[in-house]
Amino acid sequence: MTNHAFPGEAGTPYSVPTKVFHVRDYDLAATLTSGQAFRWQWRDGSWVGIIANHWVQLHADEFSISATCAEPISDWDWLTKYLQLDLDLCQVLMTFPDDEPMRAAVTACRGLRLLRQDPWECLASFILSSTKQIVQIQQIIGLLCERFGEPVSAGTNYGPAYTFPSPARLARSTEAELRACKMGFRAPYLLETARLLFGGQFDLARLYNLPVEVARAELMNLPGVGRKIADCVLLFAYGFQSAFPVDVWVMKALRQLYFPKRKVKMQRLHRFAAKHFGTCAGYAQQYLFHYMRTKGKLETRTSK
DNA sequence: GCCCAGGTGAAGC
DNA sequence: GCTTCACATGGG
Repeated sequence: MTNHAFPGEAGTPYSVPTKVFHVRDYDLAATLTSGQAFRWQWRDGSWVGIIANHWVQLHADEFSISATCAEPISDWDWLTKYLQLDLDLCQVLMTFPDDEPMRAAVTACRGLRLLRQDPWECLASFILSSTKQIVQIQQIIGLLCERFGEPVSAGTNYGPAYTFPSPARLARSTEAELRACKMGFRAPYLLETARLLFGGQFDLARLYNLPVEVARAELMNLPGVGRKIADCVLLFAYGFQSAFPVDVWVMKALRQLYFPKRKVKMQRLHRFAAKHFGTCAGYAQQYLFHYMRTKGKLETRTSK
């Protein structure tokens, strides 16, 4: 469905609340639940979320994703970019190493994609992610948005919806208010980072044009941001394809699949990842992560 | 009760 | 330099 000029309004894009995108090899459910983004909810056969200040409902079938917003939209570039709809997944998969673990991961996770998120929301979300399960991260972020986000209009019969709170809004919150969102010891990290951004001492927009190593080092200057969280932001928000976040699941995957029965330290895993997984190492990482998290369930389901 | 979760920073060797 | 520990909170 392409944009048509509205009769009588030549040159004006035709604003509609719904648009259909033709896709192939796009597993929307896997993508939205694979621990990259934490605000998507499954409701009545669709995925509902908020991207910037757009409430959006996504419905996927085998060859398309249809998007419905609460208000008419003339320019859908924000969604195309967020979902990375122009990416040719085959080109990415071709860069993966041809070994048994990656073949298994690609087979198990066909259609898994990387999103391209807003750097601030991604950074704040992953500051809140440390030693938390994904469901709990979702809960914390849900509370944070309810209490500090701006309301946006949602579809009828859906509850109130909120933006992700700005650095400015969080900068004038208190640690106690943030702790009340169940984020525990992460509260001072988030508060201090929000204040650094709001005060202009740190500029997230500047990182786009930096070499990945420099951008990583910059992010790691922020409180509560170490190598792993920095790599998540580099990969999920800035699109640095070489960023390779190593969390407990990926560490388990690398040790089990590539270094069985050997004690391997983190630094060695990073060096191995950097040379083994190719130019889209971050993408490969997401396949390993999702594969490790889902294969147990698949095995128990199929063995019954 | 126990161990674990998309870790980090500080203290101790 | 490297290893160990505290840090909140909830799920299994």
